[in-house]
Amino acid sequence: MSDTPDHKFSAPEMRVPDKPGLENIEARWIETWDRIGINSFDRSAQRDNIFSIDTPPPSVSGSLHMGQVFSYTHTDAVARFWRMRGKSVFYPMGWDDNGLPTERRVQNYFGVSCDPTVPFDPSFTPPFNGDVPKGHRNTAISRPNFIQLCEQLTSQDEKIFEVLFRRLGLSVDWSLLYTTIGDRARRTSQQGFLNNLARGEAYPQEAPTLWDVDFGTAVAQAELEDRERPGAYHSIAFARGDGNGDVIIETTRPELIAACVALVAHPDDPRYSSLIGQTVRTPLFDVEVPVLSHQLAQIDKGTGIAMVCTFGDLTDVIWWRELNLPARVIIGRDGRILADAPEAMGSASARDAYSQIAGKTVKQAQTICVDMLRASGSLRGEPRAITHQVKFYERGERPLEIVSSRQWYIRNGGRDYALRTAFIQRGTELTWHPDFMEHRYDNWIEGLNGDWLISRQRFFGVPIPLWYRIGANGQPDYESPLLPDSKQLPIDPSSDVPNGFDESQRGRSGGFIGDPDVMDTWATSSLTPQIAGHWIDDENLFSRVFPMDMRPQAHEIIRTWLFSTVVRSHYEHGVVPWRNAALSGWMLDPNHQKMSKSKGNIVTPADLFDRYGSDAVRYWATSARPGVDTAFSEDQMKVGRKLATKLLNLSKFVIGLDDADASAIPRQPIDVAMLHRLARVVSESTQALEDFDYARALERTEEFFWWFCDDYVEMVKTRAYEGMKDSASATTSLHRALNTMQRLFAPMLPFVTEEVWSWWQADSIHQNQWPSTGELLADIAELGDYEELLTTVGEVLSQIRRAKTEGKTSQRTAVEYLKISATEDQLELINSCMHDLRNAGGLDEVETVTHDQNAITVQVRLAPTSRS
RNA sequence: GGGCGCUUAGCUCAGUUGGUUAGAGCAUCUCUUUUACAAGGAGAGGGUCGGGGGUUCGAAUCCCUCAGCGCCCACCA
Repeated sequence: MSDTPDHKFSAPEMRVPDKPGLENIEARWIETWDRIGINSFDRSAQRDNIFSIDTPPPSVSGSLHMGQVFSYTHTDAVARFWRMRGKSVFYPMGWDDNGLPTERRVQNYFGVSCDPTVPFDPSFTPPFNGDVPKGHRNTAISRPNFIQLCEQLTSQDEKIFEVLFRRLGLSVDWSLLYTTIGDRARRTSQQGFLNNLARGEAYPQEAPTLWDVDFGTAVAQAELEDRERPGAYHSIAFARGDGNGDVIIETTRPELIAACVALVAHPDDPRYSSLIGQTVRTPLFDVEVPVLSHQLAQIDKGTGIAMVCTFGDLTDVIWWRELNLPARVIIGRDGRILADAPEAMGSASARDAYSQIAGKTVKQAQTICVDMLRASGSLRGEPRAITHQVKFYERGERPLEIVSSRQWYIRNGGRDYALRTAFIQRGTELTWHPDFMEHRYDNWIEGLNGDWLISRQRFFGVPIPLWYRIGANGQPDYESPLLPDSKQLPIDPSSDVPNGFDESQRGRSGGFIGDPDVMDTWATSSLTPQIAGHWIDDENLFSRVFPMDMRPQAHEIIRTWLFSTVVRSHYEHGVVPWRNAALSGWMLDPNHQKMSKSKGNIVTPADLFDRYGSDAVRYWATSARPGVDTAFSEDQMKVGRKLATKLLNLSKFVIGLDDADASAIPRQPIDVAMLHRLARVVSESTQALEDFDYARALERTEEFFWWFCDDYVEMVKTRAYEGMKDSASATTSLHRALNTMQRLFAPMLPFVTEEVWSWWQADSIHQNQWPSTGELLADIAELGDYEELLTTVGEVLSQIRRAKTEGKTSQRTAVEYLKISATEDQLELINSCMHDLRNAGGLDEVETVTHDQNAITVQVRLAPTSRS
């Protein structure tokens, strides 16, 4: 320690305060850590001496919430552990400001909206600054200008996040900060896409896709969620083409009859076998459609025969594709019924019926159709109300529709069995914490029903970096896109110009046009290891940190963030992007509900830091087992604060003892046994942390700590005071144990451990070596069964205490006479510690008796107490 | 419908290859304040370990089964 330069760590003068306290210790140590740079990543370190973390970039719209405090603390405990193990820890922070939440905030704050067709204005200033008047119609601005505003606005939030994360004690190297809409992220994202395109892993396709009619964009399977919605079964009669009566189908979407292209029944369903191959005519619209068979038709569902529409749900898409049906689309991208009726509707009455619903929303059209069906007699009985699961975009407000559109995809195994198997195999190359989380990964991949749709018809985000030639016919040539050079990235095809063209040719015949779409936010987030590790611009650094050691994240985004990162890394580097995936649980409110603003059960982190201290909040977070959903608990923070206070007081006591002979060797059995027990704790804690189980490490250390305070210290403190011949054994053992315990607690309680460390050591505890059993036990003798010794002596002490409590007297009361009955072996152990036992119990005369029973019995005669 | 997790004291939870009498914290009650700590300390009460069956000398722990809660996924005419 003496070789640490003084200028690096200027702890307050090494002394123990008279009245130690936890007030304001955070600010002092945050300042010191910053100054001496204890969290700085050492770029010269070799890969095997680096621990790298693919930190989840929090979305910075809004404020830090306790769920983030919860999970980020877990990662930090692991980071601090590895730093003490001598690793150079690559622990970056990123801000996720590329996405809808940021886009919305910028629109509302500045009164602007992004329009890629507007030219970039270098001298642009926003019309408003958070004071947008009601009724203002947003000013359309270019995408580069919009991105500037995003960066400007989010930087304010990011500052607040940084302050809170520092207060929490995250040992992030802030010089490694990135943002997901920043230049480097856009470059990485676009280069990654171009590489996927060059290798054939990304491809465009015109196909039916799930579509959010409010956002006006396609969405990916991973962004769907089911919601309970009221609906109704409608029994509807289709006239048979041969004139032999009706076929009754059941549907929840009668408004789609105009989009009906077939009926389908199961091939083994005898009720319809004679009908297969025949035709029927749709009610109202009088279109002739075939009756076909397909395995996916369910015999026991409805009437067993289903109406196929283009497109009502994903099964319709399968039928449409596999049965080679025509497309008869009636829903537009705005969620309204198209103005023009499908060509198949020939009759005037059909066209008239269609004109009733044209331009209406889906909901309005349904009401109208049901009325018309009822009037025409095609509706059999009344609609029967049900509730059913309907697919929504997770951020959307109306059910998804399916529209046909041209989109970009990345192959993820959803349409390729071999590839799917390869990705499941990649999952086995990761070590999962907890291990059962791997099932969710496998489960997701096995359920994929298509490739990953990455294009979005939005205006803000990382643009698809392509242009298309416009032919003489005025149509874009999508077959051979114009690519940018890697050096040009990031580009925005809406304002940048492809090589060999100039801006005047934009949108003209013989000229070019930019791809209008942006990429899904996950298409960029799936490259966080590459972004954080500077894949695009610092090959040397990237080779030192990638594949990363750890990906911490929440379990509900295994299907999105985790899986998509594996996909990109598989393609780009042929490896899994990390060695370990650490999945954190959710923080629940005290009633085990998911916390949410609408329930009003949100507590702000800053308030808790003020009331309990950062270490106490961290104690709550790190006492939750990895991956387990955990209730928010201020009680647990109180316990954490108690622990921190106790550590202050114990440290004050132990450091304050004379330790004249620093080279003294622990010799007394109780001292040696205590150190052996502690060595076991070191061993278990180390193992636990290597396995990402900070909670077990904390629990083991804490359990030992309280035993140490309550029993061991009570027994040896008199001897330590005395200055007798065995005093040195006690003081050196106390020092050694305290030194070790402080370091064991350091990853979870960084502030209080640094505080007490500073009272007697010259450097930062966080730059110290993690304790080892070797250093604890190197110079002390083997001891047979140290646990037997400690429990036996502990039992005697406990019985003496109980006698005093039952005698309703102070623990200080002397014991006139004590008779211990135990086996010969037990008495030998007890006698070896009798000196300490006498001190702790206030014993006078002691008699020992051997017996054969296993149980130790103790008779206690208390000295008379003088009550004044 | 498939998968995963959970179910242990009033509450929140430990209990890691099966092993004395199942533990901790909080809460409750009793006792205890001049030498590290009252934001302390010493103790007490409180549990048929979700139900049933099995394996074993021995099961909270392993197997089977049932139930409840939660999550992920699929289906959803």
